[in-house]
Amino acid sequence: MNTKPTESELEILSLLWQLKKATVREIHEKLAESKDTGYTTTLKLMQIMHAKGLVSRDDASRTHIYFPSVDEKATQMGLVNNFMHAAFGGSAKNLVMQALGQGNPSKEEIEEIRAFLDQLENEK
Amino acid sequence: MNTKPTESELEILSLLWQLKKATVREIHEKLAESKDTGYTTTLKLMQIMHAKGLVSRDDASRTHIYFPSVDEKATQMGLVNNFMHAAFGGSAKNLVMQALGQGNPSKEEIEEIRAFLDQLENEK
DNA sequence: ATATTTGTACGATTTTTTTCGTATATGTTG
DNA sequence: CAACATATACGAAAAAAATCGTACAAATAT
Repeated sequence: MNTKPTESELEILSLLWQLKKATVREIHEKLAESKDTGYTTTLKLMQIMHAKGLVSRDDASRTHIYFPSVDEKATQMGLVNNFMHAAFGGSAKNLVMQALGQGNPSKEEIEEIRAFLDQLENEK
Repeated sequence: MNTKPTESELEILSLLWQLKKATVREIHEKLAESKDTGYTTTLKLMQIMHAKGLVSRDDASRTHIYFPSVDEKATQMGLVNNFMHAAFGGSAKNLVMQALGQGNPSKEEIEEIRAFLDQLENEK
């Protein structure tokens, strides 16, 4: 059951993927840097995510510790697929070029992408 | 005044970009192929989009004709940017590779992307 | 000319997502 | 230990998005 995270849930999930684990407060602190939102809002969101199975948690001590429980790559795959269809009529090329033109990738990153293209082509 | 279209609005906008212009019925017919939704729902959505300025329309005759009134590339740019940050921590590379791995681009498309990478690199 | 179909308008409802207040328990500090 | 801070739970409200029913006008078909 692949529940697609909402926009807000995704923000939290991203932080968790990055941090591996975190408390509600830690997440809230991070979010508060860019967003003006109450602590209990973050808490509630994380509780909802827990109910949905997007995160797991260790509630042994009073301050619960949260972990992502969906795989980053797999989740991104679903999201990209959805987005690619919704915004680019399913064309990877169009999405990719739009992202590249805008994402300001470094020389190293461009190299990586090239290598990936080679690999893709060989598989054909 | 860059109103970000919702998911449903984007579906309609995509069709309009593709068709250049269309009636509510035409859009609805297309949507109905993949989605089970009522005619008045589509109508209402398009009316909302009109109110938001996402589309314009010619209401000279009874059957109104709708046109996209936001630029495709510009809109996609905003969406990609948003999505790239939300789902990939702002990394174009990660987004791009995920999309490529999944979008099954043709040899020709891969070539185009390569050319684009070259161009990007030269600009640095 | 009448019945039927096809169109828009638009209010209202439903569903989804986000936000927050309040209760309550447990730590922490002076 | 008393005041204060920090934590979760959870219901409920608010906001955003999507859906639909009904009214009514205009076109089309019988």
